[in-house]
Amino acid sequence: MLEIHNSLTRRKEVFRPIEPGKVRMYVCGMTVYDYCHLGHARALVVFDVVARYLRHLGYELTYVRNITDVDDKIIRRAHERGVTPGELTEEFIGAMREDADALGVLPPDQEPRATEAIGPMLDMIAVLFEKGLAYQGDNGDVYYDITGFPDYGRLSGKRLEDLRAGARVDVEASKRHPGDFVLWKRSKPGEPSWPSPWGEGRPGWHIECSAMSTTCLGEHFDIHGGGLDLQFPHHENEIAQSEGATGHTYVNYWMHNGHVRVDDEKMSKSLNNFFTVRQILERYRPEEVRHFLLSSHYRSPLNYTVDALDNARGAAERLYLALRGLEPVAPGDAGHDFRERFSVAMDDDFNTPVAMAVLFDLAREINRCRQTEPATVGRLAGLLRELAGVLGLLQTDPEVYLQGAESGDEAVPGLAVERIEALLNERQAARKARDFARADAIRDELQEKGIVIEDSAGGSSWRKSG
RNA sequence: GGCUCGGUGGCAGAGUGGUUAUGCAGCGGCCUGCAAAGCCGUGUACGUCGGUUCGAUUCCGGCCCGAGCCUCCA
Repeated sequence: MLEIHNSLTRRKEVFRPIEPGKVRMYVCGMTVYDYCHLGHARALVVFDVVARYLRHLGYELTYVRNITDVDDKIIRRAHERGVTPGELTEEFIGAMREDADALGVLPPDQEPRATEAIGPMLDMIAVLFEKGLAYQGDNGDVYYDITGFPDYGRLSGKRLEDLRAGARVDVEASKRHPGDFVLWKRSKPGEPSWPSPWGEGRPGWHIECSAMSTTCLGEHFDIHGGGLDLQFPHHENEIAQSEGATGHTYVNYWMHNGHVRVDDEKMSKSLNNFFTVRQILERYRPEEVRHFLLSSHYRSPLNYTVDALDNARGAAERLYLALRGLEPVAPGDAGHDFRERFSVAMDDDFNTPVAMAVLFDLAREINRCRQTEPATVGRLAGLLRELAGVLGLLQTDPEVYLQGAESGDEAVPGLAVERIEALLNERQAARKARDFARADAIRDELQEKGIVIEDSAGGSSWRKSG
């Protein structure tokens, strides 16, 4: 029985979809004006695992993740670079897809762009005017009147009085309440704009998600996700807009993933302490990054350190070593207790650290059974691959993963796979002739180049050292 | 200042009112020509001070420390 921590109630709740067997989930994607950093990667991977597990449970899932492709920062960045906003967003949408692919993140079912949903946004703003929840300020911008929505602050646990106390000094004079937010922004000359009853302009950020989610999933859907930093004000404002417009519940379960930290501070653009996915993938393999991202619970903060990534490297290697040389087959009921433990962990608000612990226990069981129970070991291997697949792990051929190269490639710079195989053969011959000095010399030589040799009853194998 | 969430063994990171997390690192053993991998065994861990309890790391309260949100942010 799946339980999800709901940010709205701040409690773990049994998951009950609106329509039996079907789940509709919306996750806030990126504003595309730069490369993804590790924080974005976490959100991507976390909700990828949520999606995979919901499907694993047999739900028919519709997963929507939007793209914000009109925004102040996009306009500014495009201007700096001397390109159009469209050219800029096209570039970074491509980069985001490359990063997501690299990390094994499956594409969402729908990926709406803000600029393609202007109509529904205008419709919703018009409804908000009808309901008396929107007004146009002296500067021409259209605002949402949060005092007209009694539930405002429920998601984030904030009260209007608190907001006023903490509001910034330079409150826009056109706003009636400092917490009011823009629904429609008057455009300046040269900026992207669309016609509207309130003048040429562009949408506020929050109305984008209300409109896109409703267009794709309807006025009421199951799960809405995003980074913890979006809880307030973004998601709070989405609720105000959508429920203000429809008069009924917008979302049943709100999920927020914790931040990635660097030196115990949030990784962010403004602190300039971020590492892009690209930078990290220069040093670590995608699956290692995934191990790292799933090694702590999705709601906890996750500290980025070299040690943590190195740790993930060892963890990934251990699982692949357990699978090495085996023929995974359909598990049947083999290892059903591992399957059960895995489900219990994932049912508990997607507890991936525990789920991964089950994977390691299963790996140990496989290693134990290799000699004693050859009949079941293939089925256990199949089970390990299947369960790991729910986390998006262990889907590469073990030999390919461990060697990091296929025939024809260079395993490490200047050392072709074929050359390694030849040296391995030579060493085998030397060992057979009990010329251990020669055998060890070859092993040392390869070791120096980052290739580890392992002897077993069946012969020798090689892999790249971590 | 307001609201929220944390402080677990060398590191990372789960969890629990009394009993093994797990990974990496360490130590001892087995295996091995020697290694590696693997297996077995192994570590006075739960911020601090009180309270509740037969018993608390786990529940409650104070304190100390850290983080997040209150402004664009995954």
